[in-house]
Amino acid sequence: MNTQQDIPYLELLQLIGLKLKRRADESIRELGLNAQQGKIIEYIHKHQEKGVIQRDLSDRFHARGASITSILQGLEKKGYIERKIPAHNERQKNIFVLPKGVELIEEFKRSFQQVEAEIVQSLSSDEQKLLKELLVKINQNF
Amino acid sequence: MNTQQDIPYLELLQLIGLKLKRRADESIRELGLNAQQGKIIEYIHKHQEKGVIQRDLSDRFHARGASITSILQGLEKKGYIERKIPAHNERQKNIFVLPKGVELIEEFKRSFQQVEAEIVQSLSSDEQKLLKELLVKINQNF
DNA sequence: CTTGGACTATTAAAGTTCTAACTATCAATA
DNA sequence: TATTGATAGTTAGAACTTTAATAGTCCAAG
Repeated sequence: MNTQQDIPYLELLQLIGLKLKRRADESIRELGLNAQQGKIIEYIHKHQEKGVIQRDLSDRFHARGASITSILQGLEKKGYIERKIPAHNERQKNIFVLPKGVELIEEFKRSFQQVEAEIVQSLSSDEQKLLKELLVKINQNF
Repeated sequence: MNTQQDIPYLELLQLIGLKLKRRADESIRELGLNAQQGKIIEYIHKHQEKGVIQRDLSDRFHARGASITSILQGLEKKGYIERKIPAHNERQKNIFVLPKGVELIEEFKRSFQQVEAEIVQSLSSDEQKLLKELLVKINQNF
């Protein structure tokens, strides 16, 4: 008995993360993108007024600079975003979502909320609140 | 205020999972392997008496069959494991850890325990217990 | 028995992310 | 203003995972 309780945090968190990734990827696959790409388009759109540069994405999504370059090149080639070098700083590239990308954002949100609900469906609302507090604490201090 | 509390579970779990993967990979990089490979060697060693087949690994680690084939081919080439077709079922391949792999297992365990401790360092022991209960519940029902 | 469906594993090709090395620009300071 | 260290992004190549198609084996129903 009690076997599941012996699975280390490392594995529990990774197993859940993996299942999550699959579920999220699947939920927007019909749009021709994966969850990471969807999340990135969402993020750019939300922050583009203030100016999003690739470095921001690298920090936010914990991906290497080279990975972000590659992802954005892909999204640019498919016509979802554009990158413009701002006048005041030629090192940077400001990123904007193009209409073809904006169209998809509501669909992303719906899909991700759906997955979100499924994750915690087996917890009471008190447990859900508690879980989020604990995860936030871990994420801040780790 | 309260901004972190608004991050969805989907992202919290994935961010934590990502950091975790980095930390674990780093902790055994000097051995020339990554965390996934380490976990797999550990798992094979623990269960090889009962007979581990590739399908088991695919289930346990939530990876596609093709990924497991590829990982095992790598570990076999490096001399950490061997695969033998059992007499009673020529479809399967039983997997065993070779001495060169067994040598590393204690080191893996030490490293993973270290990472494990770091994850939850900011939680009280009551909170740790609670967190594990909630994660197990999610992992079972999701 | 034998045949069809399920099961186990592999290959090839595509996609993703990483590391390492690099270019270019910015900004502080001496 | 010349130098130098930090910052932003790119490229090439390696490592890993995935999808889709395939081959071989097992087993149960007819």
